[in-house]
Amino acid sequence: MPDEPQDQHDSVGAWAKKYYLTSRALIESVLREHDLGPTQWYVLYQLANVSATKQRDLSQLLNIERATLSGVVATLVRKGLVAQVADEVDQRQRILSITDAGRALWAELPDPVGRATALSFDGVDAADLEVARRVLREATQRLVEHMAGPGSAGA
Amino acid sequence: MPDEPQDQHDSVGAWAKKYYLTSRALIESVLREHDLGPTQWYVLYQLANVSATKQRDLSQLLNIERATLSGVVATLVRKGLVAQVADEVDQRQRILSITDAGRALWAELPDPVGRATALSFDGVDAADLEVARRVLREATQRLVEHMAGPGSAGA
DNA sequence: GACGTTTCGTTTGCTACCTGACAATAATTG
DNA sequence: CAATTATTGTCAGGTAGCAAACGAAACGTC
Repeated sequence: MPDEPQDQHDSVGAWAKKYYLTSRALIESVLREHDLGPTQWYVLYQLANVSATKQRDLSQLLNIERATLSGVVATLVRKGLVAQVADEVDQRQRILSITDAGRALWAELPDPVGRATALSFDGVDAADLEVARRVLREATQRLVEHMAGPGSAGA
Repeated sequence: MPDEPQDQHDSVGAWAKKYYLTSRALIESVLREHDLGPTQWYVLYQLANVSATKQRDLSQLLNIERATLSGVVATLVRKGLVAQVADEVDQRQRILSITDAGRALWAELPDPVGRATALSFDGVDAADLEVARRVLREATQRLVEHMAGPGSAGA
């Protein structure tokens, strides 16, 4: 999505977008050197630092649709970084785990998210951060309520 | 891109992302009823409210890559909403203009961006908005400087 | 145990964004 | 003027997201 036309070009909303897209671009440029996308990185993060995880749970953890995760996992399996096996008990569910190759790759990966966050907010006044967080949280909440509520424009 | 794993799940960065994605979802759900994507809407906005525009200039205005715009324009041309003709003087450049059908459609479109912004921030304390805007602007600036600067990770 | 329902993952088809490579056209420069 | 370089748009390929539809498996209920 492009920037808003001039009008609201300097609003909180416009800057939230710009910030998000910029940090995303930074993260992606770092990960590109390792042929990974951000979502792939998150999956690896989860499997490497937490544990093997059911695909269904992972989609909730990452806040993405099953269908989307399905594709991401397929990519990681194709690259040999992740293994996907059916659960013994419930054959519908797939359990994801990191492979040796995946762990080897993970060991040499940077933490692009942590780096971007530090770069963005280290040294900023804590009270200001709190205000910014609250403004964005409340705005998001209003949007969510609006979508769930009246015309319920689906989404 | 999914949410960050728990750790930073409540940071300014995480909320900026959530806000952006939520407002985007709202905007898209409104535009979907008219079979338009947000980028298509912006192109129409520009052509309807400002003037015919060179494709090159438009990609800068909207902050998207030429290649991306190329596809969006192709879609709009296919729908008959936009006309694309080569510049008389410089045959490389394409000039975009809105068609009658495009203008007719535009007349009955809502302004989803304005609506989302109003919904998000109307009634919020002006000083808080200012703080939030400054925090995001400065963070974005730091990221941009970092990308342009040292390792110059391209992007 | 058989029939409907729910859950889970995949597939398909769409939008939208990126990069890298390419052809065509201009502009520059020897 | 010819050769190089820059600009513009497109195409190919990749990532990431969604919704809708589908099959397989599990569950519920009778």
